[in-house]
Amino acid sequence: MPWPKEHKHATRERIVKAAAAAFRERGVGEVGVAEVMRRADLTHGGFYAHFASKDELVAETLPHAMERLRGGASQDLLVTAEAYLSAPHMDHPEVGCAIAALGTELVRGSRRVRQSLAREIRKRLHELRALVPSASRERRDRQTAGALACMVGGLILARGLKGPVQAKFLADCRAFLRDALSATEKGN
Amino acid sequence: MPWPKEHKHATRERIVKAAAAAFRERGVGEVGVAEVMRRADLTHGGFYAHFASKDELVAETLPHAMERLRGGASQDLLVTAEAYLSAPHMDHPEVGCAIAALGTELVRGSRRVRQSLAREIRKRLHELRALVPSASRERRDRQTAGALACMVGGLILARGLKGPVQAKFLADCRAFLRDALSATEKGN
DNA sequence: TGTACATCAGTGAACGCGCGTTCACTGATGTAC
DNA sequence: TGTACATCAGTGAACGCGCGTTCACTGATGTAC
Repeated sequence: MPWPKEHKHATRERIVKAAAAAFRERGVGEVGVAEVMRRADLTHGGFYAHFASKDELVAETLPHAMERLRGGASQDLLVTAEAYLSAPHMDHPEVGCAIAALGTELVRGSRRVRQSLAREIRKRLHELRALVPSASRERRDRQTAGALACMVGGLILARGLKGPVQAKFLADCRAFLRDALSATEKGN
Repeated sequence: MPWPKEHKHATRERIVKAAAAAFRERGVGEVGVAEVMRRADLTHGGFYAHFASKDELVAETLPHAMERLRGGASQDLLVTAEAYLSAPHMDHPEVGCAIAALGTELVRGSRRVRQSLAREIRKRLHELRALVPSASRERRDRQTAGALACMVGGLILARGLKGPVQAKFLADCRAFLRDALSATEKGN
């Protein structure tokens, strides 16, 4: 084997990393293979030595783009949600949650992309579920689903607003979750 | 004026209507001017007699695509949210909320598109706010923002899932909102 | 009432461009001797 | 230790295609007389 055995794998990871940032920043449809390769300091012809298609890259990029969300691994759901619904996350989609950056595009993607998306959503739900303090199974499911929905929707909506209302809206979403997640358990 | 004075306006509306469905169904980037015009029973060359650019069409389509959301005009926020977070809405983006269908694409659109988007979000917040039962200004803001975030995020995430978990996730989001919106007012 | 006309909504072919993908090649590398 | 070689990661030009946009035109229409 004429090349260091890890060389190709490292290059492939460089492409995925470049794609993860580029896609989240400008959208899957708006970013071409050529731009991804340019960002990875490669020429675009070499792309197909690593991936069978752009589609395969998108599907593979998704897990990478979800790996470490801003705020890192908190032990508390509310703390995690508040880091998610923050101005830095709103202003920097390129290092943030891929679902909030690309969700509505990915939903319409190929079978492969949609499979990857579904897996990532389930994984994220599972992670958040572990942060919900002990309660009935039903209540944990609700809190997890509701919190993630509020996080993703809140960030997308905040990015769609302009000026001071952006920060106000984010703060309202955080306050809503603070109330909702700390509310004492109720009937049924 | 050789043509009925309302004729051109009617044609323009037909184009907007066709675009509203096509964009929500398959995405702004994936649907070309030619397809929109075909859906409106016109040839694509005629498009520019009505719009200066595809971009202008997108911006104009947004308000139309938000006009009447499924469930119609309810008097209750929870009822509205439950109609929004429903299987029919999930399965039929082409007649549903444009933000849930196109949100992450629109956020990266032109100035004109983003202005239109921001206006529609503020309008939607204003509509929902009127449904929140009397409470402190702060609490109304929170409930409105949190509910809309949960609705939009919940629908996008549900569409990203597959099989039985879709319906379960939607039900969890509805239950979460039921709890959160009916919770008694608490300190600060 | 009938006809010639001006208007302009809509047609359809064409344009340049950037996309995803292919492929013949180059040249840096580790190995064999 | 030094050199010839096989490998294959990466290069760069080319491809067909569909996009948004343009434009010379056609032909249905209401008006003037």
